[in-house]
Amino acid sequence: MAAARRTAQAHGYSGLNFRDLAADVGIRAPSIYHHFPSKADLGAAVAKRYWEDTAAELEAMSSECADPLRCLQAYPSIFRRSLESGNRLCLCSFMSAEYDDLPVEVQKEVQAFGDVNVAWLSRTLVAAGLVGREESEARARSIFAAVAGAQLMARSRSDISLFDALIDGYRAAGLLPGGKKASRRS
Amino acid sequence: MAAARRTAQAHGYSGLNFRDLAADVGIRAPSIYHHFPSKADLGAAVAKRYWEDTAAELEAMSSECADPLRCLQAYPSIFRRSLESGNRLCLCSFMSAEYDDLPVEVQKEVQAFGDVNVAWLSRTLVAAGLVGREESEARARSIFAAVAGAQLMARSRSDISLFDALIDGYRAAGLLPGGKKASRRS
DNA sequence: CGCAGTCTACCAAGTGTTAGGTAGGCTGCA
DNA sequence: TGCAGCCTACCTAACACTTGGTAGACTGCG
Repeated sequence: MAAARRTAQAHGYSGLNFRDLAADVGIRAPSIYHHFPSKADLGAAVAKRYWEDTAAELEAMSSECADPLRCLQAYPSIFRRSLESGNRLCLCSFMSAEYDDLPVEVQKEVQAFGDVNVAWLSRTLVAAGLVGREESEARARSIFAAVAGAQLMARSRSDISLFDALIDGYRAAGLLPGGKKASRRS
Repeated sequence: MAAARRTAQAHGYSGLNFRDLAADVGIRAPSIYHHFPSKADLGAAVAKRYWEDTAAELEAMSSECADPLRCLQAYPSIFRRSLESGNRLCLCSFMSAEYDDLPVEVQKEVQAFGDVNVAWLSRTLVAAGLVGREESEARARSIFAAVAGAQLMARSRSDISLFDALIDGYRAAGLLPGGKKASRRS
């Protein structure tokens, strides 16, 4: 299933296929049907596990460093890690692109990923005292979308430093907290 | 070829297929080979035409309204239009997701689209006096990525008003020029 | 036994692509 | 004028291959 996730992050839901996936795991394609009744179920399971893991990671981040501002500054690193690991995309960004061709059960999980991220960001923005409760969700959505966009662009150039630059740009513009010095020079 | 563009904006390069495409145009699949030697060439041609059209549209925008600030405020509308027209994505955002599976000739055109957008944004930002020449390209890239991300998110909810909200969020945060009143309250 | 997990052997659809042929239009020469 | 030669645009038929999915049999463990 980790194999499925990796493939999906690189080639999307449509890039998932039973033969290759089975080979990765060391079994034959039809055996997969013992674990998932259909490709749609497999996809949904992968996507669900993905946002669950992300949610756990975000939660860990929140409890590890007490300062919510630090958490926010670290947030893009989650997306950065995908790029580091074979120039992969956030699974759900990819699936957002494929959205129209996705089975409904997969679509649901994709949306859940967004919800998880926005909820965490929103909470953390408020905790950091950066925005009021009223505007926090809107701001959270903007941040989420912007970071996803940065990941997409960086991937199409296979250039992680471009991702960093884009994030710096967001900080310089004030969308993300933190960067003042890093933005101007170098 | 316009049909190919529409399909690619909804289903990506991998979603393009000769049979359906031919049917749309009213001919048979193999006849396409009279016009394009391969799927890769077709894809490249579609992508190239896409960024050329976009470049022309941007140029028209620049000359139509003399005020570069207005141009910048209108910029997201280009991406909005794709969503309006059948919840479609910017062709090149989609292809950025598929990047690893794209033939090189198509990859080049995808990058060219980004270059065109960033160049225009950069130029216009400077003309509007919003940033210095040194930082303009970085800011342009950030804007481009953020708007693309907003489009992606809005699509996955089939909700154009979410796109508008995200753009508003960018304005409120200071990434895009324009919104002051809309940002603070409500 | 019964069942979980895997296998081999298929299948129907759908993919990009090739081969070979036809219809009609233009050009230039006798 | 007539006709050869070449052109573009399209056709049908088939290719080799990949896709998700099914049927039915085997194995080993409780």
